[in-house]
Amino acid sequence: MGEPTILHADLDAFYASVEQMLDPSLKGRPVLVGGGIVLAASYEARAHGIRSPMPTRDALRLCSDAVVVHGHFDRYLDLSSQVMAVLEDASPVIEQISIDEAFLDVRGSTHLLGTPSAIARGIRARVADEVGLPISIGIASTKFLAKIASARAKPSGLVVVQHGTELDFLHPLPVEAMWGVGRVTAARLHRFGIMTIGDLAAVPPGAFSGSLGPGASGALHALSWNRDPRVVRGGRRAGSIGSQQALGRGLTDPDELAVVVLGLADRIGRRARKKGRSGSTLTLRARFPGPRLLSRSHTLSSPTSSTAALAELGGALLRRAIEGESEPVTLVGMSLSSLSTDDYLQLELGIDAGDVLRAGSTLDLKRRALDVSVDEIRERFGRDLLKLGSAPERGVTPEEFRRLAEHSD
DNA sequence: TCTGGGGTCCTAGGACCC
DNA sequence: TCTGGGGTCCTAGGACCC
Repeated sequence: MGEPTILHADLDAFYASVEQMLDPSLKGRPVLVGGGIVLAASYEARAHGIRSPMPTRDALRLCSDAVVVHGHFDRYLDLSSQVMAVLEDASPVIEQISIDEAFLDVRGSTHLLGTPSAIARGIRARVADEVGLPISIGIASTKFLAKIASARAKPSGLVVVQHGTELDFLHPLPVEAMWGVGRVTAARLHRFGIMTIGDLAAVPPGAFSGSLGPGASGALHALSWNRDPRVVRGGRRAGSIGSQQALGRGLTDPDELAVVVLGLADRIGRRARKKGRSGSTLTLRARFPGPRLLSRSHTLSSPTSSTAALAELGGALLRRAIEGESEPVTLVGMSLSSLSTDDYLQLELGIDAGDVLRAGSTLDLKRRALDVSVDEIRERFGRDLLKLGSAPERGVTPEEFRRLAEHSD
């Protein structure tokens, strides 16, 4: 049967490790990355009980000689891509799930690169040598178990859960170790005396339908037996683009809030245009003291990435959110979802081009360089061609394109 | 308990269509 | 006109993850 083939690779204390690499004088010292709160703590800092997210003030009380650094976020993104490139050499079936971790299925790579654990050792060595960062890897038969295994491998280790030993590994662990069990769910399970994953496995699947809902109850029970049908999915793209801003003690003035919304619309619009994507649903979230959370959303008839359009819609959602509110807003967030690619715009622009692809990509580069939104282009090129936009994922043949282009005249 | 900013996924009700 | 059931989309809220 051989070894299981699902790998979960997770960089150790990523932000803090990068800071220690960039500034060697920080090596071996407790490092905190963050401002008001700790975004990441080095292992030296964790030894003092410091965890993320914890207010920096409290962290310094636990360890007064910790070094606080503000993040170098551009470098984090850059180094993350370097690590992902190393992972891609090990298998094309790779699913990045955050800036510092990814799943791989190496089933198709073993004939070239050796056993999964040999592949994992190779990855760890390359990431250490070529990027300079420590990474931990878990190997198991499911994504769920590989993720738990990599957590047990930290710092800088490798854990393989061999076939047949899965439940011995899993059942003694606390329910909090499960991916998907947070504070609320753990507290609910504890009330029933469920402390370990083994405890959960011992009760019937629907036992907690009442408190967790039938879906979650059944899913957690299945996971407690390591039944996880999810496969490693390559080529996934983000489903939403969002931004939020905390407002300290809060704002009540609608004009001041409108400025915050404009700032969020600008950030989201820019990022969407840079990625060549547009979205049709905008969701605004507001937080009030308590804390009380509230959301308002609206779906447009066609996707947009225009700052002006997002700001206008965001403003309307904000007005609906604070209608009749007397308390200050302590946080505003907006997120653009139902994303489509802007490929169809490349076609719209390639009006007289025989080679749609080539012309399209040239024009799209121009569009991105100018930071022009989909809507602005739409205005310039008229509405009819936009009918292509109703099927943005579909792609269009040169013949279809020519017909539509003629029709638009 | 709150402190941040970026996400994913699930549920449930209502509208609407066939 | 009412009766039924199934499916999809939209909106709002909540839990969770890094």
